[in-house]
Amino acid sequence: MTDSHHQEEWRESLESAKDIVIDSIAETMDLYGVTRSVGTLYGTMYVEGDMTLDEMREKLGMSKPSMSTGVRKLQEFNVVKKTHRRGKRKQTYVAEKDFFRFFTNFFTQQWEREVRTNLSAIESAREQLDMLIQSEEAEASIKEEAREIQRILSQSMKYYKWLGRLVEAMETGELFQYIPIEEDDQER
Amino acid sequence: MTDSHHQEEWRESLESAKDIVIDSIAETMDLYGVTRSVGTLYGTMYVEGDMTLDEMREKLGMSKPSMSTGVRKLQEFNVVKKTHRRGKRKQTYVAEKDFFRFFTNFFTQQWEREVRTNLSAIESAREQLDMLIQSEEAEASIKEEAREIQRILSQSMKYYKWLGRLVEAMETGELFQYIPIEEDDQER
DNA sequence: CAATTTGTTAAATATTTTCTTCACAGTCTC
DNA sequence: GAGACTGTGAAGAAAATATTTAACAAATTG
Repeated sequence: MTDSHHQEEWRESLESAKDIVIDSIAETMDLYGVTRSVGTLYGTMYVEGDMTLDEMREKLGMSKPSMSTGVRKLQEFNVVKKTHRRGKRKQTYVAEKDFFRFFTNFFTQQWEREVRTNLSAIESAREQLDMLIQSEEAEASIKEEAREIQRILSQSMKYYKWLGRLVEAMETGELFQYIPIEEDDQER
Repeated sequence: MTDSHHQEEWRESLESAKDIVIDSIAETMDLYGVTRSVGTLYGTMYVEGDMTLDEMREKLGMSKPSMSTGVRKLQEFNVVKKTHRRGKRKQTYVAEKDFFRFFTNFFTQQWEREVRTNLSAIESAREQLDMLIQSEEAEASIKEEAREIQRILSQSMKYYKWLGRLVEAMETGELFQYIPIEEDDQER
């Protein structure tokens, strides 16, 4: 076993290559408002395949509750799912490896929520403004400002409707007809 | 002035309508990884129009350095710009009111960065893995794992290229041909 | 059914981030 | 150019978030 030391080096080289990928994924997710350590967790699952909580804990050197909550967040974002290894008792989790699906799952979820939240806010605001505008007593200057807000809101409604359409186009895959996925130039 | 009290109430009603809108915008931006108070700042500028730092400070009841850094962040996201009121000394800032432009500016910037970061990470990782695979000494099992990572990476490259295309389609406005902006049903 | 093991909750702790106060540099005004 | 004002940087305080330890409930095994 004279070259066992060398093998260790190669192993390390492999791991460091993985880490480069993991870190850049984590940085991206950080950009998306996902905490860095949760991003690292996703990245790790992405390169390592399905894992149990204990494997994650060991790999990342963190506590198990951290892994548990981290995994839950990732599940909320629809980018990690439960699986099971046959015969095994421990629960395993698997990361979405297809970034196209990651993209659609993640943003669909986010944008749907945006649309819901804001449309309902606009509705409430409009009711209140309508009341104000129709009242006899309110001052003209206040009414005018209310009408101005109304105009802004009706502009923004266009946007939320459009965003809803975009989500739809992502869910149906329609978007990928418009902006197609290019195949690899060469096989590797 | 018997009904001055009533006017106050209408004024409050108007402000609370604004607040509903501001809060839902802030929540959305929170979703996007923008801090809640910065989101509130944007929302305020959105409904109030252009503002000076002091006006913001007063409106939000926060310190001026906070406003300063908040505005800077929003400028980094390309959703707020400097303006000036003619004759006035104080600098004013104006929020992007067109959500379509907000959307394109914000995500274009974010996704471009994602593509850059990850493509360069993939490049480094690939080099390292190539070395490993081509080496004489490295164990077969390690080489096999390296090749597996290579496969994953070349899959993900497709995605980043696609994302780059999407950004392009947003910048050129092409996307809005595929997913058109619907006009209002009725004028308000 | 007792004994282990797994995943999660709750409370305490640590860390990071945000915000404010204070200080200062650059600009405009007179 | 003195004085006043605007915007930003730095340091410290405050608040929010993330992480861990400890305890527990549910499930599985023998």
